[in-house]
Parts: sequence; structure tokens; C-alpha cells
Amino acid sequence: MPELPEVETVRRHLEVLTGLHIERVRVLHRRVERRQHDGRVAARLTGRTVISGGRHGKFLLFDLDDDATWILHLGMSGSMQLRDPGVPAERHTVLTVDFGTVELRFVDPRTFGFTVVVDDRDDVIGHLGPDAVDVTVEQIGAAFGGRTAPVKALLLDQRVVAGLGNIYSDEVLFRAGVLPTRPAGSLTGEEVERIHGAIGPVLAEALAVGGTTLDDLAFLLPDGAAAGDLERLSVYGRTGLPCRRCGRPVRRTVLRGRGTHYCDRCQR
DNA sequence: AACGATCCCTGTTGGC
DNA sequence: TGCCAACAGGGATCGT
Repeated sequence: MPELPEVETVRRHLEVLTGLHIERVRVLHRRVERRQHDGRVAARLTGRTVISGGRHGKFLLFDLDDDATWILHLGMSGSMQLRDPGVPAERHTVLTVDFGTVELRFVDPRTFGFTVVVDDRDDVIGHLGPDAVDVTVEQIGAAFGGRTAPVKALLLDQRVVAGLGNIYSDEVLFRAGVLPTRPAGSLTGEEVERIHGAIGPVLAEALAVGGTTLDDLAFLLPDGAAAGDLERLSVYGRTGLPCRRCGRPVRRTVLRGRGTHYCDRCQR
């Protein structure tokens, strides 16, 4: 599902929108604009030109020519497609944006995604911590200090570090050799360093294959290609299968309502 | 303040 | 075979 590597892959595909003029916008499912309190996403986008596209954590950010920011979040099942205008939209399309030469489609079966146009982007993303690709070991150490919450809960907390979701939190903790249930404040400096050191490689490896697509909830790239599969992951989705390092069965528990995968020999 | 539970939503899956 | 409950999890919100 869309976490930092998937969203960054989408952002790169959508660089082709830079400089293009928005001709027509259709909201096909009202829930996609639930964060726009005045309900005027279409009106605020129509007629604008995209100046540049960026990302912070799992949020896509497009600068518009009226100095507003167009923000998109893919939720858990959202994907973006670039198609020729006029081709009928597929099932679960919640938003279409017609740029004349190309049409952007936001497809989101479980409707946890959303879009919003704001003058001050901090109204929407101001609470986010440093992006996971930029976060320093000092920032992580400061966020963990004195906390009793499980370390995985803090990795998932976008105020601590922005961009990690359920898959890559599990993968980072496996690579770091730290149990997800450990109280964050109990970690040694060396363990914090291992976690910090694991974030970059885990995200880079995922980015290299365009992110991860699930078996039952396909994540497709804007050109229609599939992202990487679950096979290359270390622990996520591998409950009962042998740990790739020691061979013992991968365990699963529920933490903060999220499926959590780990190896109780390789992670301490 | 920190932490955990609940809610939203729907396609898929597993049990009976 | 068919039905239905359980499950998956982004982020927001609420209770303790």
C-alpha cells in the first residue's frame, strides 16, 4: 500500500504534469474531498497551472500558479493513473483531472485517500515530522526518549517521522534487529542508530522496484505497471514462513490495531 | 501529555 | 454452494 516509496514513485511519474493547465475536474466520489471544508476542490483547481510537484511523507504536494497547494493523499488503497482524456474511467475512480493532453485519475477502492487545495499547506501537513529520507538519528533519539509506547507505534506516528507505514515499519525494525513491542524509551543509543541506519536502505530498496503491491489490493503505477511484490520483503506478510536470516517462523501480533510481523530470534 | 481504542470504507477471504 | 463475519489499514478523533 502507498507508503513513502510508493508515493515517491507516483510523484516521479507525475512530473510530466509540470507546466500543464487544468481544464476540467470531476469529483466522482464526494468522500475524496471531505477535507476541503468549503467543498470546492474542482473550482479551486480548474484553470490553474501546475508549477511543480513535491512530496512530504505520504503526501503529494503540487504548487499551483495562484500560490495555492494542491494536496493528495493515497490512503491505503489509492493509486494514480495517467490516461488519454475521454477513455472511460475505471471502477473506483474518485477524481479525474483533465489536462487536455492527458488525464490524471485518482482510483481508490477503499476511499481512505483524499485531496484538498489550500493557501497554507501547513494547515494540512504542518503536524508532520521530518521526511523519512531526511530524518537524523538525533531527531529519532529525541522522539524516542522517555516514551513508553512501543517503538513501532512511534515509527508509524507521522509526527515523529513522515512516510513510514505498516509495511516498512516492520521491515525497518527487522533490519535493525529490534522488537516492535520494545518501549521506545528503553532503546539503547546503539539500537536507535541501527533503526536510523535501516530506514534509508529499506526505503531505497523499495523505491528501486517502484514500491510494493499487495496480492489482494494491487498498487499500480500511473503508467499501469505493477510495483514490486511481497516476495522481496523480510517479514511483512510472511507470518509462519521461515525468517530469511535464521529460518525460524515469522511471528505476527497486533500492535495499535496493526498487523505486526517480526522474528523473535533476530529481533530483541 | 501520552497512550490506546474506535471509526471510516469495501474487496477479499475463511469458516460453517 | 452460498452466506456472512472477519480482516486489511491510512489518519482523525475521542476517552482515559
